Amino acid sequence: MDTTSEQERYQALDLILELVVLLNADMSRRLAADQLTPARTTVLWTLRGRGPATQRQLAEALDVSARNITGLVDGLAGADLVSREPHPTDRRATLVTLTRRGTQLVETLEAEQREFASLLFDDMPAPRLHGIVDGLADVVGRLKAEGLKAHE
Amino acid sequence: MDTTSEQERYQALDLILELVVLLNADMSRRLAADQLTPARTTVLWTLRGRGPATQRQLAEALDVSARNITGLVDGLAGADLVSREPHPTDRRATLVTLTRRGTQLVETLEAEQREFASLLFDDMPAPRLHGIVDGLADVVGRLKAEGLKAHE
DNA sequence: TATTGTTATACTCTATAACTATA
DNA sequence: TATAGTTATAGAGTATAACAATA
Repeated sequence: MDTTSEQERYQALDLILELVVLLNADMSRRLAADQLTPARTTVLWTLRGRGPATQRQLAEALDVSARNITGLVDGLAGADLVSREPHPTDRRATLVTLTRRGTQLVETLEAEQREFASLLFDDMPAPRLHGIVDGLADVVGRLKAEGLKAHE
Repeated sequence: MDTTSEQERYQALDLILELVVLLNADMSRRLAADQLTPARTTVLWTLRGRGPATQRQLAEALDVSARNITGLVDGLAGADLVSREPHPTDRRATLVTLTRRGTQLVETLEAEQREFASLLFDDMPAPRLHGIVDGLADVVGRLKAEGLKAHE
């Protein structure tokens, strides 16, 4: 049998949407324990990936307004997770930088994410894991192609 | 080769998280075109699934405060998508009910979701789709088991 | 007394527009 | 003149606490 049924396709999307809901709930719960929100965590994650950034660069990276970044950085700075450093050549700009506490927290989050991956997949048979990785990579590719079309 | 590597497990989780981001963006964009938000849409979806409900029941279904439901129903009623009907036996309660417009909108959304499933999966080889469905069902099961543990 | 929903209050995330300081 | 970030303002989603009407 090499054809997919409408029902099967709908079931696949349903599973994905259910997964979205469950993961959002799970992540929000974990983050709240560290007094973090998803939006602020995204800022920390971005800084970890690319190093210090101007607020303008963060706004573009998160696809969010400059005003919004001001608020997110205010919150993170208030928790001593990032600091606003002067930009070396442009006195209008600030370089948002992870503090030591921020760096430590991000490293903890990353470790927890690896633990979480272990929890979900550790005793999963290899063929099944391969099925997920191959299939989802395909779906993500299709979604991105769609997204590009939608932006035209 | 029948063992999974740490790297492969981390990659699987990464793909899932990327999917979450992409789907959230995609859905929000589609809903915004109909002047809808994710939270309000969840109310509509719940009413479609189980028929008229009291606000208290909606609060439990969405796992959200009663106050929050008041606001969501206010917004939906303002758009003529739901109405507050008197409860037949309890004069304290209201029965939130889909209007004709609300019913039509939910049906449209469901049709669009089916189209979306086609778009993602139509020309995907059957084994790959099976891999996704089996793998994700497994992951969802593990997540739910975790969630239950976390609530203890 | 307990429950349903609302008002009061507050915080986060989000947006646009006007403004300041610099380029 | 254009750009970086802030202040002003507004709306959605979320919460807790106090309150009114009803059970």
